[in-house]
Amino acid sequence: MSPQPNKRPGRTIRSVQIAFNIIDLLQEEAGIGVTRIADELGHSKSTVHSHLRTLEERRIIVREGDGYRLGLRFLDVASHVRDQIGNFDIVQKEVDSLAEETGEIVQFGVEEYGMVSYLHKAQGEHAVETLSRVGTQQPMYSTSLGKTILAYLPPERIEEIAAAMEYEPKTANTITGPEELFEELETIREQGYGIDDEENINGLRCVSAPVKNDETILGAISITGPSSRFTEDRLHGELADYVRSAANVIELNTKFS
Amino acid sequence: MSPQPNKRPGRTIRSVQIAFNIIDLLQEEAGIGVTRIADELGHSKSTVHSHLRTLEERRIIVREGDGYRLGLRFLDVASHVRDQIGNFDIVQKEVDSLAEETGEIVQFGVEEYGMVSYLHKAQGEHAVETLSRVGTQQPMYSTSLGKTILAYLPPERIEEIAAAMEYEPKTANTITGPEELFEELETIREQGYGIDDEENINGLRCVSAPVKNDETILGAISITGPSSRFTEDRLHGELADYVRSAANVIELNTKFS
DNA sequence: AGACACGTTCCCCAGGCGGGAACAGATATA
DNA sequence: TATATCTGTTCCCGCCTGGGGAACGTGTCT
Repeated sequence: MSPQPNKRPGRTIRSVQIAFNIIDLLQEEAGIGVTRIADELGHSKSTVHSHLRTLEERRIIVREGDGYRLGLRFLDVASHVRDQIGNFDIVQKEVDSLAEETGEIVQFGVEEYGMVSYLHKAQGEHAVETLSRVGTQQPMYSTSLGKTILAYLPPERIEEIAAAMEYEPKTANTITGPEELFEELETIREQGYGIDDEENINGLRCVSAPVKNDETILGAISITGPSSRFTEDRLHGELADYVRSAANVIELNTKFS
Repeated sequence: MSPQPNKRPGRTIRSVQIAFNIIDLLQEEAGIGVTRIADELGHSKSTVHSHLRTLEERRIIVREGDGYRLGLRFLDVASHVRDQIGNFDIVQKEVDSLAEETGEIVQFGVEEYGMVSYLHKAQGEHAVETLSRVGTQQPMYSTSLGKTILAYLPPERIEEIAAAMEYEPKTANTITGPEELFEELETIREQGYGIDDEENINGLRCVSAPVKNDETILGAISITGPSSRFTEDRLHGELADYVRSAANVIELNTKFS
């Protein structure tokens, strides 16, 4: 885990931290029990036990066999979260249809905590398999979604996020510093879409278009595919057009809601 | 909320309870702030403040405007939960294709805490709109998914769940007591599928088939539609066949994993 | 300028919570 | 069958944490 410069001060509650440590652990590895959790987190069994009881009563976790796993309540929470983000149905519909039309991977992402989170993803029929899943967090400097969203955030927020970034080179093409990033953002604003030319994963290219409501950016929609199919020409041509028009449809539908 | 007879004893941790009360509240209503939350939960502002700080540091919640909402991390958690349940991709694929084939609503549900949770849902093109969403919990006695799953649970678990049930009549056809329920379960076991004849919502009928792994039930798959299209004959005929063969495909694919 | 929201900070002190150890079952090993 | 060694559970103690009240800072209305 990277250091977190955005740590605001103020008191934080230990028991709650422990509870979420347990949840995090169960997210990584389901089916473990009291002893194992206690060892892993460095707490006494009795402590962990009380916590598990609490979480179980809350239906956050479920006993299964001889161990615990996270409960299905999280699915419900997740669907509420999506709804709260606004117009998820339209986003979903547009992403799905673009994926079907093009046969590639289409994703919609929003910014949170200085990273991109994927809200929805659809795979067309000859889409490449990638590891990214809905909900995953990715850095903003190495993805077209991230750069595109960043380009349209308010200047002070761009500064803030850029300052907290650690430029880790994922491939030979990854952006490695702020100057380069700011130039790229400028380009994106000029052409109205963003490109990822194997900057995050070797062999993969993406184009993204911003989705705005008035002047505030809501997120971005992207299409991803292998460099073999995604030539320079297609990227800047028809593929860019695809995402821009999809973004437009979403914008039009969200504007009046 | 119904009373919870399954309350195991044991110590439970107050601060964690408070934290989840806050999360629950934010799930219901996003965008509220410290004061409002404090009022709603009957805590002091300072208490709520510390909790919000903790949750924010954990990225469970996010500041937005002047209020908080649940964070996108929940999407990630939800996708982990689905994976942990086992073979979600196969379930998803089968549900989607059945929905496309029939044009109706297809759902997959599993039992948790004596209720049915929807793991996945797909709407065909002329599907009726229903309120149920992924993650929602429904009672077991009034839904075909619920009854079907219940029918194949171990006897002692059936007893346990049935004992904790409160039979609330949703429509004129809702099952109203244990005897009636047990008879119905017997019928389901005999015919190998379960029917909901407007027992949960007026005008809607469903058929469900169980998905088992060896002798343990994993969940059930159902198809839902308006009574006008879902006649007695179709329900027990082609529609039952549809869900049973879909259930079979899932069973075959999960068996060897 | 005043009044009233809001979020934040400070401090206090009771009681909640973490930990150690003892206890209870279940499974394994001989 | 007895012994050992895993589990999960319960009990109790004492520290310190977390909840509450009140003061404070700030912005937004009259």
